[in-house]
Amino acid sequence: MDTLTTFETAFEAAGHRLTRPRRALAELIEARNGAFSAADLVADARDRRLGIGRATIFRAIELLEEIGALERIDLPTGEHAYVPCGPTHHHHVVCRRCSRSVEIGDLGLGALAREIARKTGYQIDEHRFELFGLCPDCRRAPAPAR
Amino acid sequence: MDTLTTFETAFEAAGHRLTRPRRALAELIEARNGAFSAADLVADARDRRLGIGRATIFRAIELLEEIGALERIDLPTGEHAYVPCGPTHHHHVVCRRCSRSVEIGDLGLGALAREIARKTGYQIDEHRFELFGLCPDCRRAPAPAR
DNA sequence: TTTGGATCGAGATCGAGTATCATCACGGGG
DNA sequence: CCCCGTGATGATACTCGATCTCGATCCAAA
Repeated sequence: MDTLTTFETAFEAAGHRLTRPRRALAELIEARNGAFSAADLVADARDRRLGIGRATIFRAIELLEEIGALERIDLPTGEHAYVPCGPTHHHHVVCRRCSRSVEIGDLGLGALAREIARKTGYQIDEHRFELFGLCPDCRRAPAPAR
Repeated sequence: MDTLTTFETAFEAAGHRLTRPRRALAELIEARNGAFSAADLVADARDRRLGIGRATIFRAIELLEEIGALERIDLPTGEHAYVPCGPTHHHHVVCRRCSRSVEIGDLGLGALAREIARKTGYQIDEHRFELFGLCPDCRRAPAPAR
């Protein structure tokens, strides 16, 4: 076990091969340290001439999402992004400038959902709660960073 | 004032022309009575041979969204949909089968967002809270309707 | 009724995401 | 340590939602 990253471990633990492209992608995601889009990874891979095919990137993302190492969120702009995350139920706060994200716990939303189910008569199967704003660092730095 | 629908009124109130295509689209949306996608409207318009261009439909949706008569939500599948809604802050419960949707009030989420802001140090500008499940009617009818 | 500017429709274009398929390489078994 | 089967890869084509362009058209104010 020579220092596998979280994502490399995730691939192995789920019984998938740890290939060169997957290692590289794990590194790219790790380096981003926050929310990113598929297009971001495609661009990163191209910039670093990693020779990774477009399809491979989408497949890796899909896989990590199934495993539970990534979760798709929908930016206010309508774009799809992905955030690294743990397996327990939680929600995300995403910085709209640098995309850094923080996980927060359930915070009683499950109970709230049940309450809403009771009031509306709907059977609630799923809910999403996402927050967007500026992270502490970006609040301090008024100039656009990235 | 000869019985303008909610959406027709919305166009006028915002200082936009009430054209034939817009009237027709207002009617289509009204008829849907729930969440719908742009593709749904395109299909509806085509089926009824209304001769409305694709671009016009997207422009009308965009406009109604700006006005606040529609709100975009993101289905669990990743698709974009739109729900008719009022101007006050609220959230939606959407039926995953028939797309009928119900608005629910703020329910203390604003306070929760402030609490999260305090804990994380993020400045929260925006949040989304969406619920998905089965509406009372679809719960009763096990057979797929649409 | 005239007229300017908002709006429209058709088609080109863009871009995210998926499908296909021949080739490749990971890694367990020998 | 090498072999080999199967999962994985990547080039390409393709699908489909959404946007852009632009000349024609329509609405509504005067």
